[in-house]
Amino acid sequence: MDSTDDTPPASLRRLPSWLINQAAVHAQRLVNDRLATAGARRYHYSVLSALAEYGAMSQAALGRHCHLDRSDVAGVVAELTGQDLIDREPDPEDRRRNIVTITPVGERFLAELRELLAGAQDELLAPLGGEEREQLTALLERVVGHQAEVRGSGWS
Amino acid sequence: MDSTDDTPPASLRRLPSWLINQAAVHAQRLVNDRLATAGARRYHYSVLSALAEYGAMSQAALGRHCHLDRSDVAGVVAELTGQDLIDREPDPEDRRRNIVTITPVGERFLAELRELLAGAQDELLAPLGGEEREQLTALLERVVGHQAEVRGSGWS
DNA sequence: CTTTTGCGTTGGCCACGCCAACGATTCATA
DNA sequence: TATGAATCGTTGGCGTGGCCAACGCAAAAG
Repeated sequence: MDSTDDTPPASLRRLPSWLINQAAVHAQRLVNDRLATAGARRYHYSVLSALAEYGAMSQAALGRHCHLDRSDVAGVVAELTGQDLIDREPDPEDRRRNIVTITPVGERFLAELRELLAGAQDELLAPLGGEEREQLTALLERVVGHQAEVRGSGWS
Repeated sequence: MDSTDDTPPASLRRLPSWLINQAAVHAQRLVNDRLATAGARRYHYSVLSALAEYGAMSQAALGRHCHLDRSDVAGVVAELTGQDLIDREPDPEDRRRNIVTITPVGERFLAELRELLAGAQDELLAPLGGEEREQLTALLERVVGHQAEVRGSGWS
């Protein structure tokens, strides 16, 4: 075999949805590999960072912010609670809810994850210059924002 | 609840890997919904389009072109063969291989899928103008190309 | 001729994004 | 105030996607 017949057909190479998907595959691999060294996964970072940025909140709100399903949030919250990275206690003012709070340990852990993630971004976007990275994220932000707008019950 | 607390924290909203992933989620949904109306999935389009563009080839080569695992190619090829969209016969010159060929029916089917996909791209990239779409795909092409270069055994 | 490499196939794995259902609670409306 | 609707957390499950392992076979390399 020619050993270099691995160039995708133009029908894929120029198809935005395919490119986005391939990029996502690589992104996932890079991110997960690094997060795994700290025993974390992507969902863990999502909820920790949301808590750090917005403060304590219910699991449902957490899911809305991070675009996660309630059931998945429940799982992640359980895991993080087990490691004392967050606290979960029933809301006295609405006993349906759990109020989730990030602990000091959680904050430190989050900082660690942040560094790992920064490395992953760098490796992922290696071929792009600073300005191009900005362009890419700006474009993606608009795409994601629009989709969220279309099929979410809101979006800022 | 405020009913609009669904804006992601900046730590996610400005994280390229997260944006790429969200975009991929939406892209998948849009693409799959449409392909499903023709009874197809993404992999089916990939191998059909590769065959249409490069002509007959082995399953292994197919996998290399489309970035698919050999085992997944085997499955897709089996499905497509069952619908007479492709032909699969042993290579007389190397009896380890199967030579896969797209049939006329397959070509027509492919054209159908192409239209469905075009619609999906349009919906996905709705908020972007023509030039911005070009920018986005160009940037992604470089990212994907670089990753493939780094961890494939080749890339054109 | 033996070892290495490549091929196709089967079977399995795990993460991810979902959905369905349930009991419990709160809210809205009558 | 009573009653239906909506929200919350939890459990359990599902399908896909990307991948790996192993096997038997065939070809290439040594």
